[in-house]
Amino acid sequence: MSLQTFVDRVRARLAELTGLPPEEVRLETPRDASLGDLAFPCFPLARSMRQAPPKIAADLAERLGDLPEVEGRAVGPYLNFTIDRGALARTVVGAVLEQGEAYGGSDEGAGKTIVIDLSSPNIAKPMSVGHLRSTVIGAALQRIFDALGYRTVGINHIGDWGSQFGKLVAAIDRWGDTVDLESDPIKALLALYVRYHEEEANDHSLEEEARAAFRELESGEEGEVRRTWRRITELSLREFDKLYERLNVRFDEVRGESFYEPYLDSTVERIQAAGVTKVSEGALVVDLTSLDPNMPPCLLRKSDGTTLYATRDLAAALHRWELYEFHRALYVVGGEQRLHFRQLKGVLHRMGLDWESRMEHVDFGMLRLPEGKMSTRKGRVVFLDDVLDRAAEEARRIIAEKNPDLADADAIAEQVGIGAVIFNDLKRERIKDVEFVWEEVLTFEGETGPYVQYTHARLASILRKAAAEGGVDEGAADLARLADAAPILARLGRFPDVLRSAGEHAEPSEITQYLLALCREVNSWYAEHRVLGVEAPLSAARLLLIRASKSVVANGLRLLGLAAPEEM
RNA sequence: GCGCCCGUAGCUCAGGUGGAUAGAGCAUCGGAUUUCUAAUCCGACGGUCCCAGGUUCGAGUCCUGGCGGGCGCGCCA
Repeated sequence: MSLQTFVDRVRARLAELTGLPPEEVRLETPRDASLGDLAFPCFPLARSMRQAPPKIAADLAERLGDLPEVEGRAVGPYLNFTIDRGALARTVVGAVLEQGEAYGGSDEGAGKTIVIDLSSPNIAKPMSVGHLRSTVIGAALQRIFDALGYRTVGINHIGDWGSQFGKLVAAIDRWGDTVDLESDPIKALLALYVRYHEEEANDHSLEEEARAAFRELESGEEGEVRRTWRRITELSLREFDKLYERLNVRFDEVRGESFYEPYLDSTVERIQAAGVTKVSEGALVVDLTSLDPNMPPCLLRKSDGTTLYATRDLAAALHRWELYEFHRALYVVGGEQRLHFRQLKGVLHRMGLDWESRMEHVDFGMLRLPEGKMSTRKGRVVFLDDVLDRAAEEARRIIAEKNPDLADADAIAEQVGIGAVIFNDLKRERIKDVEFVWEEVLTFEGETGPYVQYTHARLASILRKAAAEGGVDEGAADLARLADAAPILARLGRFPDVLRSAGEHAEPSEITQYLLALCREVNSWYAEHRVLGVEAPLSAARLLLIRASKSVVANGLRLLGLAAPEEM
């Protein structure tokens, strides 16, 4: 039994009275909770019934008859319904506590696979805060779809291939002895890369060396170039893993672009066989103007014969379809690559592969610094591990100030600091551009991750205290007395809808926004009501409310990738 | 130039399939702690929903055209 039971009950009766098919009875939530739990606007009926909406609402209210546990009342042009407070509390608290960690989820995804392409950093470069977005959004989506019963495959499509590795190999060749590749490999590689770009301008022999190196890499030859490339990859992945561990992110597959290297020739052949390629200015391309006259062609092979990003992404898409026959394939990649994904889908479409419609570009806005777009090469960049370090440090400082006796203060500071960073990134609609402002990331008050974690810790604290005082007989709880918490109960009951919608839209911010609203209501209630030290039936009922609220807050935090500390 | 995305309070953002008085946080000002964590709560202040048309009983929401900002546009990824 869930909230939906009451909705269905109201809908069925209204369908009966109005003659509308049940699925066309539109029920909404009143703006003001005191008006009721459900609302039926009567405007659309005015034309066919040739009556004023308030009259229709009044008549319907009159003829409503007896609806178990639901009361209807006409208010102007609306027919509002209020669910009996005891029934609401029994239903919601029952479902939440019974299902525990599973509450909110469903089995809608049973038998379906969703492939998620996330994070995808480039090796040999430090991860900046810019990489946080894809990582954190993708990881949240994966957990959301897990909860909805899908089989999910999270793939980290590492950028470990392409002509820039020719440049890097050439740079190591020339100046590798001048840097320390062991102690801080990524910084050393970055220095080499920057130096390459500086000297390339004056010394054109560098360009040729880089091209030759990449050609050798693509040829598959097991030589010096490949050994160097492999070493770069290993050093980089080791550094990345430290960050992923802190962010609590794991992948089912880590497959760099290089993984698809053996598939490139057959991919190009397959596209050629489909008869959609042509040679243009020496390059092999797929023309896409038949799909959209404004769309530029997709390049498969450069005039020197090497492949491009798009070629490798096409190989990956074909490979993934063969492996998983996915229900959806999500690419959590910045919005600046919209054209690239339209082209990919366009090529597959022209090849007659209708499953391309299951591929979705989950695009997100760009992260920029107040000084402008980030640029690793220009040194205008904020590194991700610095952000995590400073956030944890700030959390530690606040704990020392507010809760100096806290056990495990360091571990909790890490949870809270990183929670602040992750939540901040998931807070707004993913399509919005974000300006990185230190002060905002390091704020733990208001609409922040720590605010939600703090709410959880306070609820946990009540439960601890109740247990310490000898426990409460929950069987004696009088749930009808939770009327003053009806908005919270209605909110808890809506969690499954929020989860479904967040999955459908691939939008984790629907969950952050939900949690903020829930915590606001819980904190407000908390300030005005006492759980312990009131009559037993009331106290027991409130304790159940606290347990249910804590459970849902914890579920939400877990889905987003945040810890839910019991104390902080 | 062409295409895509965004535009809501001083700032950062919410506003399911068009519906009731457009809501939060931050900032500013004023309050609340002998009792379950004040990383909290309560109140005040703050709005030409970018502009102009259109559709509709009804538009922040849908359509058209502007304006402003961002991103992208063949051998980078």
